[in-house]
Amino acid sequence: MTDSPTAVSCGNCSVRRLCLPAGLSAADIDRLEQVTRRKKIVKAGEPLYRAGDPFANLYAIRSGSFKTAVIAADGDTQVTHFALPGELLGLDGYSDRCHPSYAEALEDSSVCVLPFAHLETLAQQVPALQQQIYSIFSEELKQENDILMLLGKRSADTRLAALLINISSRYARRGYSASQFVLSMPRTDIANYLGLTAETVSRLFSRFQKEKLIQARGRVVEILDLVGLSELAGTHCSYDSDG
Amino acid sequence: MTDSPTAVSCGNCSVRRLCLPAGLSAADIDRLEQVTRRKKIVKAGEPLYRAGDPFANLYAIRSGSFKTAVIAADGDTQVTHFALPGELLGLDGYSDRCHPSYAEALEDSSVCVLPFAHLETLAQQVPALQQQIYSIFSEELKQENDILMLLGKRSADTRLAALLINISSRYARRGYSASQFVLSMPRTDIANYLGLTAETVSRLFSRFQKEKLIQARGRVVEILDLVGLSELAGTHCSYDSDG
DNA sequence: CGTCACATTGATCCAGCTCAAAAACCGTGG
DNA sequence: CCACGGTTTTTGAGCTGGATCAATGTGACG
Repeated sequence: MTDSPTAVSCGNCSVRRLCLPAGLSAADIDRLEQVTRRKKIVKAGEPLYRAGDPFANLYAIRSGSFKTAVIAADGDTQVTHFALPGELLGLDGYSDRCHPSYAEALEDSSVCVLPFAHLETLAQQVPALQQQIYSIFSEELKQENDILMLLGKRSADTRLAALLINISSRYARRGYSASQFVLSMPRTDIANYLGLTAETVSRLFSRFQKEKLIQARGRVVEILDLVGLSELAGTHCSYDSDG
Repeated sequence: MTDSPTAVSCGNCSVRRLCLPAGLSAADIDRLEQVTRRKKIVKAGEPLYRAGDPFANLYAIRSGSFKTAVIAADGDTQVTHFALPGELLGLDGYSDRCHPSYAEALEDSSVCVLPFAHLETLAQQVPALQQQIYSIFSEELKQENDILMLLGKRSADTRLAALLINISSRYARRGYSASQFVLSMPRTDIANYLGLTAETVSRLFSRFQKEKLIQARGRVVEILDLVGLSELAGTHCSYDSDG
């Protein structure tokens, strides 16, 4: 975990349309850059923050990917989110001034460190930024609803199909291929996230291949039949059009 | 759904310590009351808003209770939350200017209607209000994590025990008995929320009674053995200390 | 080229689902 | 006050999707 000296600005960041700067004027982005100056590199497997850490910053993912998870008192963990560039981590720590979950890099990644107190002050002066923060909070709540539907009601194959489509569409929004991508997380994390076991997930990958829905070699996935996969994922529209 | 003429102010509202006014000065509460003037009565079974409705207001529950749920395209629904007095409904509609979920009264209830545009403007001027809004968003995200843990990993009995303890502690925070309360929702809603079937929930109620953990007669529940129930609910601390 | 973590595959088991039917509860009207 | 019809809840019997346990395969890296 080192601070990078590279001065990369929001104005030319590749994910600015998905991140805090979205909807801000050039002048406001200039002001936002006062808050987003500090960068941080997190290596694969390293934590960005741990459960219980004091809340001071939000983190905007610049590159790479993370998982977030909560830990029960018995040590059992639940993966709650896979986060891609442009997404904000740490919002759930605000109310208690303490991170209730932990975030871990799934691959070598870099983030902008956003001191929340500073961001808060700026948002007070820049309504568009305020709105963008609300928007991100709200979006996250909306996504959680869809995951609840997945975990509460859907069969194993539907869950995995929904996840694949979700990740595919999120890569697409970031300018990458929607049909070919590398899952940066191990099967165990996918299984945990979906409320399944790694064995079940593995069997589903095999089955999806037999059914020519996908082509997978380890973590490299190619979607062969998006329509078929979407049908399997069900009517899960809001989930696959998410951001 | 009628507008009540009764002028009830935040300053003497019974749930002011749990709701938006929390942490605000008397002067700021006066200003907040400009936003919270309109009240609305919702009868049991009636919707407060439906999925797809344009987002214009948040709703603060004054009395009664609600369930919120999302509907998949195939009509399948997932109950996502049971909301009690002092809680805010509708936050997930901000980003799309459209409610992605619906909220329905579980009993005759009343809410404050908060025009969000107005609230937003005021929050821009009152930092303490701004912070309270962040806090509520953040708290909600944190709670969702706990529900994900429940749905992803926990057995049926653990889920129900966790829900009972959660509801008990929420009533307690509102000044009601923690050991005796009326569940305002039918078994089917409990089951749906917990990712179970109504039959399973009913069997668990019977079993919990046989094991002297609770005493239940229909929807009236008395917790006989809080320690035992908590152990069953597991190490699910953050969930049972929630608000 | 050996090691170690990750992934796949197979065999068996069981928690919770499904289907079915009976019982309790609630409002309504006679 | 009781009878009636609809809804909610309980209980029973059997089935099944996904878990568990166990073994084998694979690929990255020192």
